Amino acid sequence: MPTTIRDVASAAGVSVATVSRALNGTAFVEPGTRQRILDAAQALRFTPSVAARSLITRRTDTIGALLPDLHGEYFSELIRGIDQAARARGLHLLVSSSHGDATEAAAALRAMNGRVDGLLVMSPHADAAFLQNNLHNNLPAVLINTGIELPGHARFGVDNFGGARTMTRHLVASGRKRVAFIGGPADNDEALLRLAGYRAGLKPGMREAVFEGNFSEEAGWAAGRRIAQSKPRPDAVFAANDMTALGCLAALREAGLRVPEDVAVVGFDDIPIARYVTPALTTIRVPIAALGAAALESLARTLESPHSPQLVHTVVMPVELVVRSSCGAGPPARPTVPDSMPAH
Amino acid sequence: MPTTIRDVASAAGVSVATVSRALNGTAFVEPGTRQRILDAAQALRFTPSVAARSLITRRTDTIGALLPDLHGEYFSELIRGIDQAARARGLHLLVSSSHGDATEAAAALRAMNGRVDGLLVMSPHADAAFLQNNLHNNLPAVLINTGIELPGHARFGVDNFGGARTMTRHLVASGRKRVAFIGGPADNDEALLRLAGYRAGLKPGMREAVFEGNFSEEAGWAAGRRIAQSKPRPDAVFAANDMTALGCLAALREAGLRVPEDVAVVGFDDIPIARYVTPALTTIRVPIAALGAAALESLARTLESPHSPQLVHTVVMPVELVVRSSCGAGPPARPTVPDSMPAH
DNA sequence: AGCCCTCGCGTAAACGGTTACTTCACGTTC
DNA sequence: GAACGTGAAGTAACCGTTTACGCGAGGGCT
Repeated sequence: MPTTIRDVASAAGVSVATVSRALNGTAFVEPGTRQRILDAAQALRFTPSVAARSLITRRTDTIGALLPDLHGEYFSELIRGIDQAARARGLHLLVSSSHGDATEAAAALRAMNGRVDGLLVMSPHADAAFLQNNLHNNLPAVLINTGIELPGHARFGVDNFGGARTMTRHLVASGRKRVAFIGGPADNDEALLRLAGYRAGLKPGMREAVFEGNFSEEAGWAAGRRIAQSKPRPDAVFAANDMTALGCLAALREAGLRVPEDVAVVGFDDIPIARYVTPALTTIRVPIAALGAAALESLARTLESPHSPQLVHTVVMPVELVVRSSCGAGPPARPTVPDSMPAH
Repeated sequence: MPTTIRDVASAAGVSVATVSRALNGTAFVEPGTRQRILDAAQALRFTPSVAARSLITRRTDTIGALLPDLHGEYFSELIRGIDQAARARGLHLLVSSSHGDATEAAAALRAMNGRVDGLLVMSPHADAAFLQNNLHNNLPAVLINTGIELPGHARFGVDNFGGARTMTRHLVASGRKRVAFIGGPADNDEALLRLAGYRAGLKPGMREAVFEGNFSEEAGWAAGRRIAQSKPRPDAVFAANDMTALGCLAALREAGLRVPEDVAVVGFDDIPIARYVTPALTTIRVPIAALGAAALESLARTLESPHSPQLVHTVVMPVELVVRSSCGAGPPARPTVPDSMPAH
C-alpha cells in the first residue's frame, strides 16, 4: 500500500539502486537524474521503510533509555537532556521507565534488544551480573549514576563526593560547629559518596553525627525530630538530598527551632521546590540535563566508531553550590523571579 | 553474526517455518518438536530480528509520543502513565519531546513514520493542518490536551472548564466577593477553558476581573503587582495554573498583603510544589498519569481492531479540588507528611 | 473402502531496502 | 592508440522473518 522505492524508480525511469544512491547520497548520481528522483519521491510521498533499511543496515538509529522508577524533575530533566542530544544527532529515543524490580528491568532490557543501537542504563538493579546476563550481542551501553565499574562501558555521574565536601566546608566556614548528616539508602552509591564527602569536609577535630535516612521526606522528618532532641544539638544539618532536607526542615520548625538562626538545613540536588520553600533551601545543584546529554554523546560517539577503543571510562560532572537562606549565609530576600520553570 | 532463525531450525532439526510457528504459537506444533525448538532457541540465545519481523508484519509494537517542551512534573507524570499502560500491553514507547516550533515538531513527527504503529500527540503546534500534512499513511493517532477536533482521532483531556468552575464556586461559597482571574496564553485551549469555567463559576451579578498571563511565574508576579494596586482590590485570585499562582503569591506578599486573610490565592494543576509553599496552595488536581494511560489504552484498542469504528471521540478526565490553606478554608497546619514524592 | 478434515511440517515467496558486481562511455596518460 | 581510471547506472543477491501453499499421515464418517 505505501509507496516503495520501486515506485519511485519506475516513476523516475531509473533503477532502484540509483534511487537509493540518490536519496542517500552514497554514490555519484548525475544531477539531472538526482533531481528527477527527488521530485518523484516528493510527489509520491515516499518514505523509506525503516524496517527494510535496518534489516540490511543492522542499524536502527535508535537508542534506548532504561530508567528506574524515578520521579518528577529528575526524570524529566534527564530525558530532556538525552532527547535534545539525540535529536541533534538524528537519533531516536526509546524509553522504558518505571520497573520496580530487577526482573521487570531485565524484561525491559531484553525487549529492547534489536530495537536499539545502544543503551543508556540508569537503574539500581543494573549491577555487573545483571548486565552480563541481559545485554546480549554486546550492545554498547553507558551507565548513569552507578557505582559499579564495568569493563566495556563508560560511566557518567555527578560529583557527589566533591559536592558534599564543598557543602560541608561551606557550613563550617560560615561558623557552624556541629554539622550533622542525614544519609540516604545504605546500598545507594550516590548516598555513600555524599556521606564520604561530608566526612571529608569536616574540620579535623569535628565530630561527625550521621542520622539514618533513605532519600525520602519521611526519613528527613524522623531524623529532624531526633536531631531536635539530641543532646548537644547540631547547629547545621546536611541532608543527603533535598526531599530529606524538606522533611527535616518541617520537623525542626515544629520542634520550635528557627532555621537558619538556630540550625542551618541544607540539601543536595536542587530540585525546583528548593527555591520555593521558606526559607529557601541552600543546596548543591546537579546538572541533570547535561548529564543525560553527555551520556548520550558518549554513546553516540561509540556507535559512530564501533571499533575504536573506549576513550573515556568514567566522567564526573561538576556540581555547584547554591547558597540560599536556609543556611543563614544566603541572600535574605526572594530573588527577583529567578530562572524559573517554564510553563507546562 | 547474531543467531538467526535458521540456526535454531538446523539445531532443532526442523524448518524455519516450524520454528517461527513454535515461537509465535501461530499454528499447531507437536509438543515434542516445540520443546526441542524452545531448547535450541534458549541455548543459542536466539532473539528474533525486530526489523525482519516488522518488515513482513508491518507492525512495530511501538507507539510514539510527540510531546511539547513541557516541564517537570507534568511531563514525567504523563510519561509514567503512558509507559505503564504501554508495558502492560507489550508496547514500546518512542518519545520525542522538546521542539520549540512547528517545523521541529513536524520533523519529529515525520521521523517517527514507519517506526511506530500509532501516535500520541500532545503539541501546541498540532492543529488540523499540521496533522493532515505530516501524518502520512493515516497512522492512528490520539490527541492529548488539544482544542481542535479531528475526524479520525480520539481526543483526551482534563476537565478544565469544570475544574475552574468548581474552584471559582468554592471561592465564592467561602465568602470571597471579588474574585480575579489570571489567564494563560491567549491561544491555549486549556487556558481558555479555564477562563470560561471561571466565568461560569461566578455568581450572577459578580463582576469578573481578568488579568493577563501566560502560565509562567513571571506573568503571575506581574499580575500580582497590578492586583495589589488595583482600585477595588480583589479578595481572591484564581490563577490559570500553579506556577502563575506562585508568582502572584510572592508579589502580593511583597506588597504587604496577607494570604489568605487579605486575599486568597489559588491555582490549577496541583504540581508538587503547591504542597510545599507557605501557605500551601489550594488548587485543582489533574490526573496526569491517568490521562496518559487512558490515551494509550485508547490508541492500543484502535490498533488491535483497526477497522472497528472509532468508539470514543472525546474523553474528559475528571479533576479534583484540593483545598489547602492559601484560600483560607483549608487545614491550617502542615498535613502529617502526606503522599509525598518518592526519592529520586 | 473411499472421502474429507485436521494436524504437523516443509518449500519458497514475499517484505523493501542496500550494496557488491558489472557494464558502458568517456577522458587521460604514456 | 592501447591501457587505464572514473563517473553513471543497472542487475541481482542479501538481510531474517512470516506465511501462503502443498503434501503426507491419520482418524472419523458414510
